[in-house]
Order: sequence, then C-alpha cells, then structure tokens
Amino acid sequence: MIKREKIKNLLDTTEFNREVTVMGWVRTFRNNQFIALNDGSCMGNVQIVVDFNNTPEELLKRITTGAAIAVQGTVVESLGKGQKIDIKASSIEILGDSDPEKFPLQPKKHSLEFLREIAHLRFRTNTFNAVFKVRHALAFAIHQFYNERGFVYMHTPIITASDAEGAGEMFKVTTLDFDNTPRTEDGQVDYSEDFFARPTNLTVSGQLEGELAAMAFGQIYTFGPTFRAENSNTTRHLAEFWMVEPEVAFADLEDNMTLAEDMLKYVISYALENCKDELEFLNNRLLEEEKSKPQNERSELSLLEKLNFCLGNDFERLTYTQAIAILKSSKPNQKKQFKYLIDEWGADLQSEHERYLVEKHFKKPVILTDYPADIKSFYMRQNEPDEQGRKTVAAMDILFPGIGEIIGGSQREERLDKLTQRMEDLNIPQEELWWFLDTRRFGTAPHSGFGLGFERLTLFVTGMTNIRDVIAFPRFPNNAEF
RNA sequence: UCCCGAGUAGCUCAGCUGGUUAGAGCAUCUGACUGUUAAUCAGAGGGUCACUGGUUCGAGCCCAGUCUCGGGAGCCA
Repeated sequence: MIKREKIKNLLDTTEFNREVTVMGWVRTFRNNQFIALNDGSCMGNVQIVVDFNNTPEELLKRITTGAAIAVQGTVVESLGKGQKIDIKASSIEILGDSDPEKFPLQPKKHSLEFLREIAHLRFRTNTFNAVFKVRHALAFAIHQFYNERGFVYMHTPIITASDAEGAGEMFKVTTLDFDNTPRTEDGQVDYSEDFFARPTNLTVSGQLEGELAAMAFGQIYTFGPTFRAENSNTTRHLAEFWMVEPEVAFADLEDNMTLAEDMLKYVISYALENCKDELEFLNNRLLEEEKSKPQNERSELSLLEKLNFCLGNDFERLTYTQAIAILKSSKPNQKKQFKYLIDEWGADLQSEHERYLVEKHFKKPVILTDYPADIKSFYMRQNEPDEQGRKTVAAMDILFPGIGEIIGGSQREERLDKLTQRMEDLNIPQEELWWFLDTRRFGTAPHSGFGLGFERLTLFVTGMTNIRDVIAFPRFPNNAEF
C-alpha cells in the first residue's frame, strides 16, 4: 500500500505545499466540499477540501459518514477558522462504503448508553478514542513502573483448580457434555472424566500463585484478566476485568502502602504527560456534562484538577478503628442520615461510609488499614489483639473518590501455624492448597501484596462514571455480546 | 439479587384527565446554495408506542406478568 501520512503528524506540520496521502474514516462531509477525516492516530480530524465541480457526482455521493477513504492531495494553509491546515484533494478513493441509512453514528452527541449497544463502533468517537488511549497509557505505565523497580512480570494461570480462594463465585471450566454428564455411583458429577480430571474454574485472582513466585524472585507482579461470576449490576463491577497484583517478599504493610501509592501516582502522572489532548478532551466533556446538573451535584474539582490534586497530596492513612471513631461522631451518623448507622466496632463499612470518609471528611484518597479479622480473608496477617482483645489483620484498602475501593491488599500471614489455624476455622481445605502452604514450610518470610482493579483506575483517570465504558467489550450478567 | 426510574421514528425526546389521522429537533433522501465548522434554506420519506395478556365502547396512557436499559444497594478489584 502507498505510504500514508498520519493525521496526528499532519495537524501540526509547518511544511506546506507538499503532496501527501492520508487514509481514514469520514466523520462529516460538509457543504459538498469539506471532509473531516479521522484515522485514529489522534482525536483531531484533518480537513480535506474537495473541488466538487471537478469531482464525479458518483464519487461525491459515496463520501458519507463512516466511509473509509484514501486521499491524495497538497498540504495547504487553511482559509477557514477552525483549523490550521487543509489538504486540497487531487484524488479520492473510496476504500469502504458506509451506507448512511444504516450507519448508526451521526455527527452529533450520542448517549453513552446508546454507544454501549454499538461497542464495536464506539471506538470511532472522540470520547472512546480518548478513553482507550488513556487506558493504553495506563497499562504501559504500569509495566514501566514495575520494570524500573526490578519486578518480574508473571503470567499466572487463567484456569485454576482451587476454589478455596474465597474471592467470590467462579466460572466453571469444563469439557463435559451437559446433555450426557458422566456420574459416579452415588450420582455426583464424575469430574475424573473431565478434561483436567478435576473441577476447574476461571481465576478470581493470581495472588496465591503470585506469592509462590515472590518467594523466589523477591518482587513480582501479575497483570491479567480476572473472572468473577457474581451477579453484580453496578457501575464498578465486571464479570471479566483486568487486575494488577504485585507481591513483594520482605515487605510489611507499610511498604505495601507505599508501593501502592507510588504506583498510582506514577501511572497517573504518566497519563497526564502522555495523554494531554485526551485528558483535556475528557476534562471538557465532563465540564459540559456538569453544566446540566444542579449546583450541589457538581464536583468541586475538574478532572485535571482532581488528578493533579491526587499527585500533590499524600494519601490519608488510618486504621479501621480510627475510621470507625470518625464515622461514629460524624454528622450523618449523629443525624441518622446513614442508612446503616455506625454503632459497634466490627461491622463492615458500607459504601456510604467510605464515600463520607473520602469525599467529605478527608477529600482525598484514603488508605484504610487493620480491619477486623472476621471480615477479611484467611491469608491476611494476624495482628496482635489490641488492649480490648479485638482481633485485626494487616489489611489495607485504598479508597478513591467516586470509585470506592480501587486497591485491596494485605501483608500475608507467613506463620504456618497461624495460617493453618485460620484455614481450619474458616473450613478452607488445606490439602488442596498444599503448594501454597509449602511456601510457609520452606523458607517462609514476611511478604505483602495487593490487587489493583485496572478498570477502576481507568475510570478515575478518564473521569468516566460507568466501568462498562472503559473496557472495550464489557462482560456482565446477561451480556457477552461482541 | 434487592430498591427506585425508564422503554414512543436511526438518535435525543414531547405526547394533557383514556377519545379523531401519534409529534418535534437532529439524522436520512430530493432540490437549492457553495470556504463550511453539529453548514444553511425548502420539501419528502420514516412508527409492531419493548413484549404478552387483561380492563374498557375505546389503551402510547390504566392493571398484571416478562424482557431490556439506567441510577442506587449488596458482593468486591
């Protein structure tokens, strides 16, 4: 194919009167004369000027919104006001027609709900161009962050045999014939006939395998798809999402929090530097959207202000116990405005409480630590009971404004006796996790890690509000289209 | 899964107390115009009122069920 010039490079060129070829998709065709052409290299369009008097009617008719075209022409200074350069077309070739009666995208604002229904085409909008450029930058920055620090990127299995991780409902993986399921003598499904000769599921976390690697390499991270078969219908849950899970040996909870905070700041600042146009666009998009909201529902900070604020301030670190004290004496609790009133130590925090802490009380990201043992997972390190005998674990959750929990992590219980006792209490079969327990049998060491919800991070950085809009083809209950 | 709300043209939405032939803007098509910026002007086409059943002389509107979507909650990343 003829070498094409990327529109991104063309838009700030100063070399005029040269011949170029551009290829892209028509956004609009105005006045039978001006094509707004986009090739995905940036959000902006280049304006193609067509000499309609010397262009066949047949060709002009085929220049429609959505059509793919190749244009040869001369770069000239634009006579119009909206752009610096034009391309005066000398020849136009239609690469792919787009029937204007059927192409659903119009040169106007579409609702995000509508675009979600045409997720295969929504990439062709400015908003989604920006969102997925930012998503890419964040993913890249995560690898760069860990690589710079000497972490090893581990690919942990997607298919797992243990269902003991306790991180929610799992998707079953099987090749058994549902219409003719092999049964054992007592009528149970006979998994010895299945592909792996045992029940298997899609992974809900790479953490346990990550710990194994951390106990050899010292510091590792995983970044891969994660599956939860929960019937969750919210703006921040997906059945298939991407999770970043670092695991570090010889690190305590304090180190863990510092790593998490450093990582978040690093990737946000990377996005700010490398996605200036995209974030500015998303910033303005949000401002426009806020205009239609009542004053009291508008956010105090714009998207860019919010991101910069996040970089310039330490995250607030406090214990669960301290959080309960704040919540207990808070206005909404005193005035009984919380749906779930804070009364006793030990209750799990509801999202209204998290929101209060993050959005009203501290007005910045918050790291909550040392939760009651009863509401956290078996593998978290058990703290010494406090003077009142209350048991906590070395857990940490990072809460972000508008998103809630973006990171969940802990120092891990490295003491075999404590770990197995806890597993026994929670009826977690130890035989299945023999390999996990082996790390505590052979050269156990203090270690810590966390899980970052990658889409939740992307939500925060793009300012989008529905998690289904920051992943290309979202998977959620009743939906696996595309 | 639970609690609210919504589903009317390709899109965004109006549709009164149940009453004649269901409307607008944008998009599309036709024509005009031709340095436009979501071009403009004139005209035209376009509807299983989500689906199923019910009440009624009569249902887009009322009732029941189902489906889908949105917001909130739970589960969590």
